[in-house]
Amino acid sequence: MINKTETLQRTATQPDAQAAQESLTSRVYARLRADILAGRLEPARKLKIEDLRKSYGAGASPIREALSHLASDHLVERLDQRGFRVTDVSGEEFNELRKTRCWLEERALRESIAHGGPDWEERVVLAAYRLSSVPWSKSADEYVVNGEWEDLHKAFHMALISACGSAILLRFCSQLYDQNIRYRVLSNRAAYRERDSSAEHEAIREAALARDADLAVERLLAHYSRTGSYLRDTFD
Amino acid sequence: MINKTETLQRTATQPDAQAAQESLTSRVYARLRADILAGRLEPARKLKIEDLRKSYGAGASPIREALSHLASDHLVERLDQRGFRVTDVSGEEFNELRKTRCWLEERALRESIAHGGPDWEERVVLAAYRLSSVPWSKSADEYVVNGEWEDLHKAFHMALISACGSAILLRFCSQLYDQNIRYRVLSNRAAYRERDSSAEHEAIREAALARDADLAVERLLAHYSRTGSYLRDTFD
DNA sequence: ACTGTTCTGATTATCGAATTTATCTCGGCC
DNA sequence: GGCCGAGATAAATTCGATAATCAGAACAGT
Repeated sequence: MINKTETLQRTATQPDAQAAQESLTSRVYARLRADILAGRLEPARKLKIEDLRKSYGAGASPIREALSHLASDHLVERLDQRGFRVTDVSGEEFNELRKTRCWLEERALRESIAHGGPDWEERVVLAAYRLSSVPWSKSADEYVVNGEWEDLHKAFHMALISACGSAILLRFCSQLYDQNIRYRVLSNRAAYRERDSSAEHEAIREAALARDADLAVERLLAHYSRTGSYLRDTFD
Repeated sequence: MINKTETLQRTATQPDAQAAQESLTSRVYARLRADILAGRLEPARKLKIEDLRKSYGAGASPIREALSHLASDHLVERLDQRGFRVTDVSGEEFNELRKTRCWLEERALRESIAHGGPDWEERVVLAAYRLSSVPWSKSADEYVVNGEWEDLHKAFHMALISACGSAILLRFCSQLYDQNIRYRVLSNRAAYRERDSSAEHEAIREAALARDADLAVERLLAHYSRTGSYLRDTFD
């Protein structure tokens, strides 16, 4: 159901061969989602159906349905009978998000470490390797979002908890991960140069594969909390 | 947001006064949801837009949007370009659901007990009292779903965890609670007479208000697990 | 000058029809 | 006899237009 966030290079009027398979709604959904996560549609922005129709080259129904889908991901909000807007960001929202993610991912990681088999270990190793071989930022001088790294980063964190034994919990974690992306991008702007994220990932991977649940959880939660400390300035 | 299932007899051109406030989409959503939870739309049933249009008296767009919303609640599934169906029930699905609910609600309950103030205590007391004053089943001889009890039961369980400090976690718990309703109704058919649910609720309430987190969690999880034991027969 | 009201332009929510896509049926072929 | 593909049917998806609704401006009354 959830398809990977692809780069979405496209003229809306001339759909390419493979995209023709999936519905227009899901293409619009994917593009809107990518635009929101990358900040091209900034927080709190009003999303007028008519405007979106023009920019995405679709009728009202697919647009509306895609927005509806995004609303259940909490990336957009619906306002009674006044349409949609991009969900706003705030310090409170971020704190709640971080806290909840820590609760859920701690449980998921402990379960994975307890029950994960060789296949889980291999998924973690592979995801970690892939992540390590791609640069964090597209530019060396300042932080510029790298879509490929983003995908691999999510894949790594999902691999860590993939053996938790509950697809439902994985879905929640995935959803919260996505909600967090916008905050992390903000944080990275401040944290660039100061933070060594690949070392953090390596430490988490090591503890998880050593089956040291307490240490792995400690490192994972610290990894998440660190983002918060860099964000504190942004919202003050 | 969720309103009772009203009969909705009206020509679309002349809506009655109070229903005019909310959108047609949300009314269709509420009715579909109620029909699924009550089993009037049975698991795995194909939901044809055309049929729904006739029975719910709405155009394709509101129907589709309501179904889309239900899909993110996991009460219906979308099949690529082959429409929607009611999500099927199965033993595996139930077990995963129960496991995940226990994980999430344990955390939520512990947080509530740790941080809940007098307002939380009052909400719990009130919800427990209301629940205790309504019969479980509409009939004394056999189990017949009582909508009022259902609402109060959910309200009680949500009140217990309402001070957990995360609206996000509450949303997840609420969603899982709803997903579980269909299973619980099945279980109650088997469990009727054997089970004393009000005593179980009383025990949970007591432990929670006494701030004994371990005991409260133990009782809550046992409460959830008991449903499962009654269900085992159903899926074998 | 202030509050409440009506009008107006803009925007959303909804509909019914047209289009695209899947499913089913039947006949020909191996 | 079973398999494959073409045509017919049913269904989902999408579109363009219409009706309902909202926010803001101009206006009138106290």
